Amino acid sequence: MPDPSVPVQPVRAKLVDVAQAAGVSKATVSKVLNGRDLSVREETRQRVHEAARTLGYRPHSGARALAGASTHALALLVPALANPTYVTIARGAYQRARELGYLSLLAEDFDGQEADESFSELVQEGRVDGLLIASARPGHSLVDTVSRSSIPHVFLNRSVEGSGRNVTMDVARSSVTALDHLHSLGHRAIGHIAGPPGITPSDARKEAFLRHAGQLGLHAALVASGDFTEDGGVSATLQLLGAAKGGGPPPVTALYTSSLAQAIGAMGAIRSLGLRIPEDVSVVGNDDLPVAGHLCPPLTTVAMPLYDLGTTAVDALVAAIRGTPMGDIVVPTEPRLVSRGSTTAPGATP
Amino acid sequence: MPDPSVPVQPVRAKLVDVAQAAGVSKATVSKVLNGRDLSVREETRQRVHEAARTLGYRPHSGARALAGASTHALALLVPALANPTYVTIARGAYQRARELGYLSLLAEDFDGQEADESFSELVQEGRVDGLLIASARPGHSLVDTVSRSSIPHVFLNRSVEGSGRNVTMDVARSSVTALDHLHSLGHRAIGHIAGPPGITPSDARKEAFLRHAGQLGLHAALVASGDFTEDGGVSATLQLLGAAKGGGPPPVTALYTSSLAQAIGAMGAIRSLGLRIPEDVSVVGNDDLPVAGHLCPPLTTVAMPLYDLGTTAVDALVAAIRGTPMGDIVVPTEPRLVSRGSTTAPGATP
DNA sequence: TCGCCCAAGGAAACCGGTTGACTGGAGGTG
DNA sequence: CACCTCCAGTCAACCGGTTTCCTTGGGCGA
Repeated sequence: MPDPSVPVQPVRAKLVDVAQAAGVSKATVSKVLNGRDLSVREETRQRVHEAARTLGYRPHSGARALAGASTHALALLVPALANPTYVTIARGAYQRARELGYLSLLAEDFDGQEADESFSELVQEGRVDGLLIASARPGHSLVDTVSRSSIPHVFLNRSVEGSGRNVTMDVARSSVTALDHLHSLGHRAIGHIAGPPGITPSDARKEAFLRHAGQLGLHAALVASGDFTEDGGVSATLQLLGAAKGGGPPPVTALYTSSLAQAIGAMGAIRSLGLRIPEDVSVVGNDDLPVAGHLCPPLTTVAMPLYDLGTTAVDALVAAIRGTPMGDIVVPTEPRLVSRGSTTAPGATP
Repeated sequence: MPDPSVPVQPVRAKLVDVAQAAGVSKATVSKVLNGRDLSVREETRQRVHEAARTLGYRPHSGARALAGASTHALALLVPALANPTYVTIARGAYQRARELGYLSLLAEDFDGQEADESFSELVQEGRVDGLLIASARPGHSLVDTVSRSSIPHVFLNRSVEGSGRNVTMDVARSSVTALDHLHSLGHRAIGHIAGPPGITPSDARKEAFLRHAGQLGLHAALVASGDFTEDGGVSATLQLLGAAKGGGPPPVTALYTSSLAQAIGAMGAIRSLGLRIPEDVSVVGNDDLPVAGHLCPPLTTVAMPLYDLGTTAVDALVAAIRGTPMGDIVVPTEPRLVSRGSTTAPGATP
């Protein structure tokens, strides 16, 4: 039981309280605190800020939203929270939003209409000022809904062509980085495990892989698709290396995967075929998260600027909310190769 | 460019619009839609619902909150989103909240005061009706703030003694389950890698480990602490197995870790000492997430009801918001052993 | 027939901000 | 000296719901 001598509810200070304390009107306080009106004397401004501070004033978000101002909240929709990649993006977005004075809501797209609906509701209910959409797919009804509405929004990681609202990473570059690494080690037959077809980063990575493989003049450049999960990596790997079952040499000496989870699945599958990593097959994954360094062997990855993607997208969205017209943006941070034990020269001995 | 013949803004229907369409007053609509007033004829009730549906009416959350009603939103504070354990809990909470008509905000505690502040702000700003706190630590200022306030809240996974608001899992049972498994395989010297001291589930798991080890009459039951991360697992493992460096047999033949990440770190560390898994050292981790099955070797784990923890906590919180007094709750789902390749009899040959 | 009560629903006061129209007075101008 | 301008703020209407009383009409008992 709390001490009754202490006020249980420190009675939230309201705008009118601040006004009274500073000896001005509500209107003036509102203007000062929102930095909106320049025709207020410096001294008055000070008094208002002082009063607000000592009273611990916090504007009531509902009242604000109601009065037609902004809610100071954004919403981020990601395809799957189980995927640490999206979580990293979300963390970047969350942090940057905070820095800009926005609250960010995180929602997961459960592949059903549900998330779509609930996401639209956030807007309808006037809970948020803008949307960050990381799960756009062609035909996703949300994309339609949102583009014919006037609510500020940004597509994140997955792009909607012609929207002029895409914030992406240089995924093509990640394929080049991975291929260059493997090529310089001497690999000439390389396989790529792509993500599900139809998803922007997945397709872009695959195309860049094939293009650059051509430029390098590889003997073989095979591709198989799978979900971004461990299981997706397993099945795609078995597809690519299936021929090896007969005991012959694997058709490729290295694999480059589209996600970290796929790489983990791939490593298991490679071993289940009786092959060694990296002596028989080298593996490069995408997205450098802590777990990569603790696998057996430690996984070589291409580190993508996931966190930066989140921050950049929020910057763009907030700019859009404030009225600046935006265009497509590519996060400037370049993919970076993190070399570990899962890659070596083909045919190397342990 | 959107088709101009389609209204760009489908002009949100307001309460008054619904009232007009149904031929009643705002008051009546409000009562009907909130199921609050019984003195409305069934026929009128129908008309109101009908009108609301055809107009696609969505109440403005800000207006609602302002008028003194609830915001229909909860907030969940977790220690680290990078930890998939908490993400799983969050997903459960999110889903259940949705089912109950609540929106749930997810926030990460960055160990600084920041999250604390921003979490309190959520309340001050009238954005949420209740709090789910999964990062309570002794001395955490939020615990203080929140207990002397009158806002409904629940402590989740980590308990605050005497609060009568704790929702936890049977972590003691998880230690027993793991120990029984290892004991039945023949292990008599077992090590435990605990989480950071001072955190409820970490301490509880450790105590239960020592207690049950005593009951089983083990020759050795060693404990080392580390963060819930991979690195935490590495350092704790080196501490426990350090003696093995001399070439002698390891002081324990099995390790039981407090988190999945620790187990991954432990496996790497065991290998770096030149020991084999599971022949030299068996490993059991906590929390069964997809990645566990794809490690090398696949990891035996104790599956904890993380998702259920999230749903149960939301149930409890919503009940509290609605005025039902609550007490401490333990999620009824029992920890379950998932046996994989990382455990075998001690001294087994490959 | 009168009076009373209750069911069904309406009028209006709020909730706490924001915003554009408006005002009192100081200073400049012809 | 009358008039205009501009500065520094104030007034009051609104945003879209919720909730507290209040009205109204009809049924029923005496």
